[in-house]
Amino acid sequence: MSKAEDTKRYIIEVAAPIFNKHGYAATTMSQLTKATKLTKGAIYGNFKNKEELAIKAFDYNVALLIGAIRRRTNQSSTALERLNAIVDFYRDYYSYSKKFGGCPVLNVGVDANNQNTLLLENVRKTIKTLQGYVEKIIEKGVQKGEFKATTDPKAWAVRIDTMIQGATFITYTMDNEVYMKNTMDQIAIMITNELIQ
Amino acid sequence: MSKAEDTKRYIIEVAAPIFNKHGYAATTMSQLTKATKLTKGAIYGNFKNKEELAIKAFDYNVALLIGAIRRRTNQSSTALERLNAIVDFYRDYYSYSKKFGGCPVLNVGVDANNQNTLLLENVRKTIKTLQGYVEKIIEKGVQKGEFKATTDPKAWAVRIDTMIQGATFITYTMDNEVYMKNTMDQIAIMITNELIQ
DNA sequence: CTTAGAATATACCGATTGGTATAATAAATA
DNA sequence: TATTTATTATACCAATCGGTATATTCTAAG
Repeated sequence: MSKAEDTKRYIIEVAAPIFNKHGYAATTMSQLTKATKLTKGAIYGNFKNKEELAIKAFDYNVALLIGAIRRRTNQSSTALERLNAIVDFYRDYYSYSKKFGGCPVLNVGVDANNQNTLLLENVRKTIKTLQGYVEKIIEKGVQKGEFKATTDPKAWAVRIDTMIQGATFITYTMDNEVYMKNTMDQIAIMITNELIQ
Repeated sequence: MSKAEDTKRYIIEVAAPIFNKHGYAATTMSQLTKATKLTKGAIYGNFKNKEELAIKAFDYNVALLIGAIRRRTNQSSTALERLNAIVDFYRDYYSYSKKFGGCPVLNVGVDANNQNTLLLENVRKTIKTLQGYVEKIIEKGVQKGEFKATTDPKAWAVRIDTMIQGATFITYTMDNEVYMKNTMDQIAIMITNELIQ
């Protein structure tokens, strides 16, 4: 890895939680130079502008998030266990996501709406990826006879994701993890009562 | 009403959707002077700073929202009908809320987090008000024997609100009303299957 | 050890930011 | 109608914005 690639990566790591926490417009280049202890020369030598850096920062956060989810689900084999692994992951999502400045999907999704087309497009892709991941788990569960044959995997994935997003929003806004925990309990009950064969 | 009070109200009306759409930091005073066709003198003569105006604008949006919900629910008498009136209201919430720049609760809730304490406090109050409103409807339904006696009105209110917020977020981010409609269908089914006596 | 090229620091740019002091005007009272 | 007061417009402020041209420093190949 060259010096510049190393610096580039370092800038993204530092910038990611700042962008995520404050949003695109409220994050200034001087905040980033101060936080990275680098100068504008270093930053603009590695990114063509603020927007490109913001996008890279978002992608970095998303990669962390998806990686964590994948690692958790891959420890299980059955569809039910894998689905519950996701629910358990989000049970601790408040403290987990706080480390990188909040939920990137929620924060950037709201922030980029009516503001930044490229960022918004990346958020949409991420939502599709996450919902698609859940969908495939459910699909497999149906195929293997774990879940009811009448199940609509896509609808279920959207349903679960919607509840997760809502819980994330309420939890962050009210600064109270109990909302997240309760919602995850409800999803678990839903799975038990309506999804399992 | 004095001239200033009239102007004050006019500025709030114009500023509200702009703040709601772009967020606090991304909204500039020159956008507001341009939109109102007034000068800084007029705006700063009626509001002590940008923050105060943003708060008044949020309160204005919330008053519109709560007023609309109240009007809808008050057309019904039974708890079930009143609850379904709220669900029906949110069924059309995408087009409704677009008029004033998106969902103020979601937008300002995310925007103000880690940014603006006063705005965040107002969002929290609003969430409590809305959830409290739903809670009381359910409470009445339990008392009148419409809903199961074992119902926890508060938990149910939070549950419904969480799903609404999640649906609002996904709908706006994906720019597709179908998410909202589907979530409202699910809430309606939930009410029928789990809440009704 | 020298030197070319990559990478970072410095100094600066015009534009815009939120905010204010004061001038001009409109409205209300006498 | 004259005059006081409330209200809005104008002109300006220092600070900061994102971004860039250039100087300096560092790194790696010869």
